[in-house]
Amino acid sequence: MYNSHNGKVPVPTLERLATYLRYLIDLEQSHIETISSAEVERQTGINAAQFRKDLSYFGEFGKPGVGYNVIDLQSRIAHILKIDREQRVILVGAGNLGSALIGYPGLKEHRFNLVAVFDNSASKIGRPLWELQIQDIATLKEANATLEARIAILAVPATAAQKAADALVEAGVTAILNFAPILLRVPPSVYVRNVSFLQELAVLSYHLSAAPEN
Amino acid sequence: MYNSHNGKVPVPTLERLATYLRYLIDLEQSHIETISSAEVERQTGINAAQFRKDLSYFGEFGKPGVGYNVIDLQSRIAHILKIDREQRVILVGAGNLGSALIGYPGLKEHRFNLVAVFDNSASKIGRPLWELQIQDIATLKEANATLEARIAILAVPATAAQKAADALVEAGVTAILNFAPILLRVPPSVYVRNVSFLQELAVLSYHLSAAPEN
DNA sequence: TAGATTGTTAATCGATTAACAATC
DNA sequence: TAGATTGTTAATCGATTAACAATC
Repeated sequence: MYNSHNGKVPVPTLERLATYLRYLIDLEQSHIETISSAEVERQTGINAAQFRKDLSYFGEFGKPGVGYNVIDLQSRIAHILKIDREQRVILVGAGNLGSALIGYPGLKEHRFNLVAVFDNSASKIGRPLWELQIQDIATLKEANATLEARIAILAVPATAAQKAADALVEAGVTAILNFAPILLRVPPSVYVRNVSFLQELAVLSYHLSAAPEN
Repeated sequence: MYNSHNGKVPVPTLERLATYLRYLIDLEQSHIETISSAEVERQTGINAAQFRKDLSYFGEFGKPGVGYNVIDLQSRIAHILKIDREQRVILVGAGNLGSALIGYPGLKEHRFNLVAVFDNSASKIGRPLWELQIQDIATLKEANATLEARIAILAVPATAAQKAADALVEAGVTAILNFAPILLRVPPSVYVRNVSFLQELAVLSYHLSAAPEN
């Protein structure tokens, strides 16, 4: 049904889809019923043709001469991204970053449900983290047999990341958001996205104009 | 001197440069003196020709038949990214995410020096956050007149982001790492990178294979 | 109908990768 | 010298954008 074209949707398209969705939610709350691709460009900075092309991978969404129905488009994008239903997520690594991510307010709104936190540190296991209790990473597979989360957030130090990833794969996780600055070796059936805070800062740093040499 | 070719370096090249740097630091600590582009590919997953091409934007770095000197390449990449010197960074938004970022251990190692934290919440201003004290965002311009930070991390709610960005620009910041899911309108001289946790999760979610419909 | 805006094709642009002469 | 590996050119691949016929 979706993506009738070929099968391969560019990743940048998927990223933009998430952006469109965010703006559509705002528009709905402003009781705006219809939007044109030109207006999307004004709001998101993404080229109008790009927007229409992105949608074209998945079907037809608008009416020529009219535009797109905000609520309809919103729900169809949510469906494409599979966030029109609850997605269970587990977190590995209960350090600063992990704790911050678990408290991220947008999570629930987007129906990502953080169902368990794991760590390998004896001093953390058993402690509460928000409304969850930190579990021993050794029990990950067992715990996920019932939880059946398919998405994991990996927020452990680089040295522990590969072992943790192996455990996640073993536990049936098929999508990993990796915050460790290391190449994870996983089976091809497992999808990994890497997020690197330092990489982002380095790119910013490069763009500083006049280099203050000291 | 650097980037003698044309002037425009692709952003993906800059991102990979940061990745290479990370691995080079590891290699140095393992007392490995020389590395070939083929070995870089094995370690980072980045194509060897890509690696050589990336470097070619900035000059010549290796010896044919030999490879690259780890320490030399490391310091030259650090110089290109301007992280061979201290970079002062200010944080706006002392919520969960901001607090986590400030505690990120790799920051100091990469010579990013977080010199001040600002927030607009009366309940937070004056409180300590790690070794810093949270300051009133109203004093940002004044404070940065002496700090002279050019890089800022923006970790406030979407509704507050544009105003905060305006204040940052006004205070002389020229590079912003934006965690708010909103298009910031800034002068062309200001470089913005957007990081969206939810966007990352949405792309992961899309790639889940058999959609568990309920 | 006239005006607006879509969906899609074709053109452009840019990034990745393969190939190889140059060189250590 | 022979073998290895670079730097760079050329070929490929993929993504963005402009243009426009189709359509509301």
